[in-house]
Amino acid sequence: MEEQFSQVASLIGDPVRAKILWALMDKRAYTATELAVYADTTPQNISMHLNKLVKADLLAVESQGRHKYYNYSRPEIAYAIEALASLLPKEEPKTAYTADEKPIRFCRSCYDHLAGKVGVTLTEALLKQAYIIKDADSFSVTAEGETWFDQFGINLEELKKQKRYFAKPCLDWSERKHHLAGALGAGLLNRMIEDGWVRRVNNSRAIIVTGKGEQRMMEHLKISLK
Amino acid sequence: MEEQFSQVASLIGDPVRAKILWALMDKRAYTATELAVYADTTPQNISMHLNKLVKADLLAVESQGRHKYYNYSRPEIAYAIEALASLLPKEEPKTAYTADEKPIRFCRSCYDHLAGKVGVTLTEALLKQAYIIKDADSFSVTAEGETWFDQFGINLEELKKQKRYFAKPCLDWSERKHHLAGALGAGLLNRMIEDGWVRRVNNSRAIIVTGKGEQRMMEHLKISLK
DNA sequence: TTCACACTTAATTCTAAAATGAAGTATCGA
DNA sequence: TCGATACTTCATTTTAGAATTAAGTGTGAA
Repeated sequence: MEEQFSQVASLIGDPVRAKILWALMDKRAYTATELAVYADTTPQNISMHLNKLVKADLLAVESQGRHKYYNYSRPEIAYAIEALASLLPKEEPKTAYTADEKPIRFCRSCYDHLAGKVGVTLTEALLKQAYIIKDADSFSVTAEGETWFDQFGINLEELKKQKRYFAKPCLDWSERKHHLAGALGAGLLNRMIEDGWVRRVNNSRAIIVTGKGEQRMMEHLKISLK
Repeated sequence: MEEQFSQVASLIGDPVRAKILWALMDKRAYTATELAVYADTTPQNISMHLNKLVKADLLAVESQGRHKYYNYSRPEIAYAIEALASLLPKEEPKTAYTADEKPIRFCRSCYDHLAGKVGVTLTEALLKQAYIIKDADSFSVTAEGETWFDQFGINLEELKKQKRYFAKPCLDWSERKHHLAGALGAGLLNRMIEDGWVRRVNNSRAIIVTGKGEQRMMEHLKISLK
């Protein structure tokens, strides 16, 4: 028992791994390379450390193409890190915990669904309104959700027929949080473009939210984009 | 910041130090030698580790003659240890956390005041009834306490004149918790012997509680010795 | 299909810090 | 006052595991 306890603690205690765990405190996922830069070490080294953390079930990985996004594997990890941090000889709080909020990131479309700040916020709103719920590895639509999507002009039956994931959580590269991908995500984006909520910027992947869109999001989902 | 975080974590992460911190989870103080035995290492080594923990303000020391008793320096330490323990891959709880309660330890007098199980229980009861309160480094008697001690036949003014600490917290070697020492502790023991609450066993240091004593303790201080 | 990129793996080197050995010092009990 | 005990200090050795070197593999874009 103390054996395992000691193992977990020493796992956290290495300087590089401590930095990794510290960086992840902001609840966003980071790639191996980013963490290497942050911890000021080489890719090989960070790879080794990340592996140890994953094996010990302190971190979870999510592969996205040639990237790997790392995150806490479960909420207890964050609690433990905070408990440890509370032991630090406390100095002036200074600017700590002030402006975590970065300038609003651009709204981009990830392949064909809606990602970026807007995509994440939208997904969180859908979850909050209980129109969708997140299971282990996918989203599913609730009864209320079915009504809502229907009203919005989205045919769920149609989408389900498509040869692709229906509603898959996708990790956004700028927000580092999950957003709605798969057929449902794409359908939502299409419908929003059709209805003039958002607009593509001159053929690029970038997306901007229209005034109407902002208004409607507030009406339908109580979303304020600030 | 991460620097300090890493330092604290690696401090906890060493196998020997992890064992020390683990042992202290039961909220009792241990001596260096005991911890050395527990952690299966040498006195020199445990001394080195204990020093590191004290310097980092994770542990506090209390010297008692040639012994040194170690304990967490503040409650946050216990929280952090528990938070870390909660990360362990959980196996069967088995017999863990079952019978922490050891067979009742013998009631001994520590120099001339009352120590052991009874001394600690008594002190805790006095605190609970708010007859005494514990400050930084000593006990002091409250207004209600003055009345109570007076009724019990203890002259506080008399005791205060003595050339010794009036009411000092003393760490008991078997219970590993603080109990009342100094003039007040001695006075209390004397009065209890006089009044037949407790009796010395054939000139040894051992003390036994009489039937009358048990009854009176319940009456006066709501103490049940089990 | 080819290159660059993101990340891995394995073998080797390096190093911080844990353990040991050989002195101490302070306290208690006889 | 004289051990025995509890703990410390310092100089030296040992070692676990972090970092490095030198290959890889798999993915995406041109």
